[in-house]
Amino acid sequence: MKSDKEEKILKAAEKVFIKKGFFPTRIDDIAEAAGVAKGTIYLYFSDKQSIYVSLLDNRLRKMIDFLKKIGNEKITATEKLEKIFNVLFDIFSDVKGMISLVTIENINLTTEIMKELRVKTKHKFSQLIDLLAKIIREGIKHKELKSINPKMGALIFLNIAHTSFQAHMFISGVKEQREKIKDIFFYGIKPKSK
Amino acid sequence: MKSDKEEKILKAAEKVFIKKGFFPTRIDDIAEAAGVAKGTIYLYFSDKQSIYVSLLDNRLRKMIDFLKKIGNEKITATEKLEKIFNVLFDIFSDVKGMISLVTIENINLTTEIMKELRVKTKHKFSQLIDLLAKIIREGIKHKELKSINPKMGALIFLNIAHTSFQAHMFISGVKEQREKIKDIFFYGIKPKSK
Amino acid sequence: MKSDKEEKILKAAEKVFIKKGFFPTRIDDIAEAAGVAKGTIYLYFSDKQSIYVSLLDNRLRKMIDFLKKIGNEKITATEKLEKIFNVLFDIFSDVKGMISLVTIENINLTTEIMKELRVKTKHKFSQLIDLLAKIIREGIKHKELKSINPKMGALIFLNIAHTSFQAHMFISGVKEQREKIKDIFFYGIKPKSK
Amino acid sequence: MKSDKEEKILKAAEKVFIKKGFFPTRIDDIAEAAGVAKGTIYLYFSDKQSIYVSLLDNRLRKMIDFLKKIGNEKITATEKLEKIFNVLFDIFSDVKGMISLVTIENINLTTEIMKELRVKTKHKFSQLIDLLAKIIREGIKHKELKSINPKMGALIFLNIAHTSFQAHMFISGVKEQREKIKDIFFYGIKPKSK
DNA sequence: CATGAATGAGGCTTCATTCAT
DNA sequence: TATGAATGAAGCCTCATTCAT
Repeated sequence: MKSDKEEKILKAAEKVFIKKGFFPTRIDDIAEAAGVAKGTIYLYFSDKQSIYVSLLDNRLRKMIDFLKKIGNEKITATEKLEKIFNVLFDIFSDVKGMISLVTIENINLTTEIMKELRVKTKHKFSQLIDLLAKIIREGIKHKELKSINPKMGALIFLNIAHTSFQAHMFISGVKEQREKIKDIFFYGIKPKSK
Repeated sequence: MKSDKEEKILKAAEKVFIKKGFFPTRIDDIAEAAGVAKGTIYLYFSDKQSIYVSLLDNRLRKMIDFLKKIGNEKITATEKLEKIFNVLFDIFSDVKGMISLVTIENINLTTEIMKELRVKTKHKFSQLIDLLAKIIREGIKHKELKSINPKMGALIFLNIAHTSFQAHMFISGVKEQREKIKDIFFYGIKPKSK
Repeated sequence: MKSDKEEKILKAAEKVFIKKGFFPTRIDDIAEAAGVAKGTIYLYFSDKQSIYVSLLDNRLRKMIDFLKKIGNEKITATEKLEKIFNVLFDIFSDVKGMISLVTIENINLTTEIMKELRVKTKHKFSQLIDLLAKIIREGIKHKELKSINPKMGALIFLNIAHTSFQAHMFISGVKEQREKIKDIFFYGIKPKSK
Repeated sequence: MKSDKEEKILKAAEKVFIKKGFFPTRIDDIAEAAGVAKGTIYLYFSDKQSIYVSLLDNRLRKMIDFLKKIGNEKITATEKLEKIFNVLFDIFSDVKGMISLVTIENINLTTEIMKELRVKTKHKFSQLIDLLAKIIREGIKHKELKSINPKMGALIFLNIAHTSFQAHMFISGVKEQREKIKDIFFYGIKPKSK
């Protein structure tokens, strides 16, 4: 049960972190964006990193909850993946930049540095992958999907959805391409052999 | 024709940047890794950022050269993509960490921050995407590939190849999965419908 | 309305700048002299140079105000010059070193270097010369003074007053010589011809 | 008997020191201006300061020699001062900037800092003042000049001549004013009382 | 003698964090 | 709780000086 202030700070921090990245973001930036004094931030967070971890944690938790919910629905694995893909794609293509905060890229960012962040985050990332993998495994079991390493499938799934984020830099009208992209995940880039 | 020292510094810098990331890397770290004095670095590079740009530039140039070479071969678009995928996949799964320096992630890292880096790099990134897109366009033309936005196709291609990098964190035996992953790009995760 | 701290820093900076000069003065020196932490200085000044500019500005403003006041008094140009000379002479011979911060020498110091300082200061220096020149022009008009270039007259006036500063290095009892020196400015070093 | 190289370095150093001042001048600047390698400079001078001292020394020696020569001529003190004034004035108004290297200002520059420079220079400065003072004393003795402290007279004399240097910043056509300025030294700024 | 690549001490400045109010 | 002035550790970069060639 977070206080209003804490929520306000997190919101502000997310905005700034997305815009500038972790290191270039100054506590002052966050304080200003949140409309609180710098000192106030330290009443709610022990340090800069913990704000970041907190944000990542929130997002991952939400995604995990979402995946759990979808995972439990009485629909086919394919339908589950479609639903998830749509949501991810829309988030990624809408929010721009947000991804740098939420997705797989963070694994990289945290390599070797910010042990705390990595430790605290790794577990949730794994959980997320596992939930996706579970759906894929289910799909494989029901012959809906090819037999592949489910985790690898999960990663590919995430990366393809994630593509929508980068696409903005090179292409216009990304959102409209959702179905086509999803189609590649499911059916490949090759046309159906007659 | 770079001097020995410059080469030595670049090598060292790459190692450190990959290990720690741009911001946490200290000039001292690079100097120490290169076995030179701090000041020496500034004989060859104007500042920390320019070392990074230089590295990125080198790698991108190599990738571009490679794509150009493949692009000119007298083989089908599909064969070109296969060759490229194999090489990228192997690089990504071998070198670990290296990717954080070379791939699409950098687009993200450089968003908003480090204008110079972005400017200097954006062009080469675009070129790289364009070369891939050209191959895809060619494939579409010859009905080898579905009709999709070629740049989007290029991005998806890169992201799938890139998956191999992240995969190490969650899966063992990534390298062995190359063909299966490539297969997903070409034919999708769905099994061939009867 | 400057804060206490800012005032304290300026006071300290003046002391150190006078003692050591601009370049050899370290921010640490100023911080120590002011009894604040190094970082604190940057809460009030953007950089070392701006402290210097600020000091110069203050002093020049005071001198300008003084010249304006005298300039408006209902007394002869000669009387104005006498008053001004007395004040300058006393300042210069009292405070020692202070001059290096305040007087014409700075024109020199700032030539070619530290554009910002020069730009910000040049205007006030000119203003000061102009105010003196105005008095001299007035004196010429009323036949109290010889017809000379008023600005040149102003400069000579300042330089002679300034002599008292250097004099300490070579002579004792400088202060007692004020009237004699002033006399040279007004009547020259030659004895009255019969 | 200085070598060519040494002479070349000194010439270059003088140019640069005058343009940029002591501290902002880099050894590289001097080397480049002299057309020699940086290391070469250290074959002839122990350090940056000693170049400066050497320059100052040269100039002062020349001035001293000149004053000695004039001092020994069989002419009145007044004539001697006129000759000296003319020479100084021309130097000062010609070379611009040079003064910062040669004249009284250096006393200031060396306050507290650069002990070596001060020590090595003080003596020559004194000698220079003494030679001028001697002429003034002589003038006083012969009733050509008012009875004032000869050293103070010497300083005033130098400062007035020096005015021509600063004047460039505020006035055009400085050189043409030599006689008028000299006149002020001899007869003051007040018109001859009827 | 001459070179200029290499060194590394030291300066300025930033910014996460603290703490008195 | 909230503030924001103050702190000072730490990083980037410069440049006088050295030294192997």
